[in-house]
Amino acid sequence: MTAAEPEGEREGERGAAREQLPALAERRTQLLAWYRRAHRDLPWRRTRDPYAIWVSEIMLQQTRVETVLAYYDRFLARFPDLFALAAAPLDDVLAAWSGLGYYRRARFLKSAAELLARDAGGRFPRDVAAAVLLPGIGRSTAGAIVSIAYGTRAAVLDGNVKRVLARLAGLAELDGAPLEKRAWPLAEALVDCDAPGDVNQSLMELGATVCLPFAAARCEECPWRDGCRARAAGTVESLPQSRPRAALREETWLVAVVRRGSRFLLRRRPPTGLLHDLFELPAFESGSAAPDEAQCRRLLARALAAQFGGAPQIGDELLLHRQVISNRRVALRAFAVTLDTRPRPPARFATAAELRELAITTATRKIVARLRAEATRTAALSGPARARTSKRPPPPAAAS
DNA sequence: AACTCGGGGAT
DNA sequence: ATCCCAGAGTT
Repeated sequence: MTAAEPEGEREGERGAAREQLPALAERRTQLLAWYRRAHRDLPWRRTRDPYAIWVSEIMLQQTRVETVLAYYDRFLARFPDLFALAAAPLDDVLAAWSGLGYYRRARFLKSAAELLARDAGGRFPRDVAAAVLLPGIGRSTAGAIVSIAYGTRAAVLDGNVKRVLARLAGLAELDGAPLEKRAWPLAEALVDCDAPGDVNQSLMELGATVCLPFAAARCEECPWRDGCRARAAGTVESLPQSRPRAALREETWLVAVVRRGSRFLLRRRPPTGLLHDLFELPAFESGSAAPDEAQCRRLLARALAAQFGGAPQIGDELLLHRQVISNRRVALRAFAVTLDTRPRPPARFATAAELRELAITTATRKIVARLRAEATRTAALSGPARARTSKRPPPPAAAS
């Protein structure tokens, strides 16, 4: 379902929604009363600034509140308004986003800020139809921003709201287009009032804190416990009906740890595909799920030679880091490497301080942290004044 | 309609 | 291990 749907049709569906949900106004009142009593105090609920609310909604896409809390204030301090974001270098924006994931969100956010700064006097649109034209803003996010920031009557249908409405109305359709076709009209009917922003936030808050997935639902605390069709039918745990997801691909990435003093060599990832343009410890997909160690050394040497030239020397295997990245389960095998060439920009040796201020991948952040911890432990064991004497380093640490 | 795109926390 | 999260864009 798209935002371009004819208004007449949508109005008709909303009428049907009213029949499905009798006493809609009373339900809304119960919901808002619960929200005023039970809602969490979140930083983006302390502002009416459309830009700040926009930033929060983008960060919150597919991302939990607790995760966003660690980024939101810092991001706004660094990019306090739309013009600051529009004028900032993309690398700075990505650095502030580093660790949040779905980096396309940050690129879209900045590019939309540039658009609005140039063509709209820096003002975020007040209606859904204009907001959805901006990159990174779909129907749900558009509804959230304009309803919360301006009080525009626009609905939200994110994962939380979908679950709440599917249970409330007993919608058994498979998650995806079929369920959304039923749920959007309900969401639209509920925000057709004088407090659409609060209604939307109430629905999201209810889904995030009470109407939780599966058996985690806390129905006793729900303001809608008496009218909920799923609760009456005993189907709370099975709604919404989620569709099976694709299996994770298994991959092995070979990681080069090139040190210069306390600094680590970083390269910029290729300009397309996963984590594109972010900085990382040079990592190369092995093309095989479980290569043996000799294959790893050959592959890594060849990849490094192609990237940096010369004849890279592959030393000890230092650690194994496991991480799920997007739709892959990745085993990152890190090797100590010596290069006989001088890496050229944008590859660079980065200090600990620089690592904190660069747009680096989470895998790199975690691997560097483990290597530093290892170095600290080794130094403490052997003493500051003594050179390392053991010829044989400890075997690779177990997966984290 | 299926796939891409990150990372983390709860269960 | 599995699920899913204040989803959107591309194919």
